[in-house]
Amino acid sequence: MTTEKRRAPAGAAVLRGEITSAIRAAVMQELAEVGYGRLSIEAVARRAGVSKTAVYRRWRSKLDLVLDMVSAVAGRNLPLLDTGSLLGDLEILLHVMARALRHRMASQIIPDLLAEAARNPQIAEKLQVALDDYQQAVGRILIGRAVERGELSPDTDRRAAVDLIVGPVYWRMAISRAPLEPAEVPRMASAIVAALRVACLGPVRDEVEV
Amino acid sequence: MTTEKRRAPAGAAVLRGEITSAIRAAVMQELAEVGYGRLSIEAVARRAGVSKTAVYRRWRSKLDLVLDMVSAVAGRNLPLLDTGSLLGDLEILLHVMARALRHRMASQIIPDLLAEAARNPQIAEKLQVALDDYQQAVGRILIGRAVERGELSPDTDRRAAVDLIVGPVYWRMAISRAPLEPAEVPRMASAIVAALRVACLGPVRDEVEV
DNA sequence: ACACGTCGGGACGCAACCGTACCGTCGTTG
DNA sequence: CAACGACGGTACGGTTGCGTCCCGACGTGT
Repeated sequence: MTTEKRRAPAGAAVLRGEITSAIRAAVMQELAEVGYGRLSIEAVARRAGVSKTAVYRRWRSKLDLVLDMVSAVAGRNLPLLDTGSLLGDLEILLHVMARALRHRMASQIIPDLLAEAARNPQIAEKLQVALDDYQQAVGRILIGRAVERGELSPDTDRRAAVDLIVGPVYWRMAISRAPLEPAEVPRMASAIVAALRVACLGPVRDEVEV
Repeated sequence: MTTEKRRAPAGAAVLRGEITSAIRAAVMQELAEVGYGRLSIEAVARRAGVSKTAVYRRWRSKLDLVLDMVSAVAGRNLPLLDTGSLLGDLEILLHVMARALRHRMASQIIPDLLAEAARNPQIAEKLQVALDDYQQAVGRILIGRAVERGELSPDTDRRAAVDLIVGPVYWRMAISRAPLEPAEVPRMASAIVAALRVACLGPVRDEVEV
């Protein structure tokens, strides 16, 4: 048996990181320009100035490639400082979201992948996880703190609260595609605070009459 | 010159409406399943049980086809009865939106086309018009009535108000893809009313200091 | 009853992309 | 210093869709 032990890959026989990142960048750009549906490996390789084989060596398929990108980007958790009040925290979050969605990259790729997720189970799962993480983070941090401070009732429905917080900004920037001036943020934040106070009435209890 | 006068098309020489609507239906289904990016005329014709030529005779290209569909669907204006209060009107609107977005057709096609609009000027324009109509209708009807009733300040920023109203439902159903129970609507509605009252403080006046 | 003219359907050439197989290159390891 | 082994690039067959052309079918108006 010559199955002794295979020497570890070395020399030129190792993936070149520069090429990998060139491909990653190309994918993002291509994703923004044509979307997942029309994304082609050929175009990615062309744009990255790299051979198709280089791509296939790293990812088995288009799906693999995109799933990997999603994990990478979605991994980062948002750092939200504690300003001492729900209103302040909210303003920060809105600014962060608005800032992110102002970039063409985000405002094009995110809606596209979300739409694709509606019909691709693999992407849906990956994205759902990332989205849930995000929402839970917002819920835990913003709402959690507010509850601790006594600004909101402990009964506050996290999911409904997150909808009220995130929905308006996303709609404005990603759907309506109208700019959200930084000057508008405080007003929107205070409006949301008012909404959350009312939503504090707790979860709906229609079928909990036992 | 034999350019006397051309007889109007007659007999079998006229578009058959049944086929036209079969194509329309096929486009909607195809759009829901694979999205605009991967929509192919061939698949549409196949699904409609019709020849490709039948499609090309009616629409010059894939873009034409979809633009036409958008106009047709977006044309209908939403009938919102006047319940006598902002809260009541809001509940109706939320129910209507939730009902619409519960259908797979809407919840898949709308986000897909919106994403596509981000990179296709033609679709963007058509969709923007439809969206603006929708938002203005919501603004005019809901907010307008509330202002007349004295429930909201006349200074209320329509755009911001619409964001607060429509954002949460859309986020919940089209992005987060979690069901919105009818029982939750009243609570969400009252939360939004609270938000609108605060937003009533009027448009941001930072640069209007003349 | 006839002729008109457009209809639907199938076939064609063209272009893009997929995924794979092969080939010469190159740097590390023994 | 020599050989190993995975690298990047080119070339290939197969598939799919686009847009067009030609054909026989068909129903109305003269």
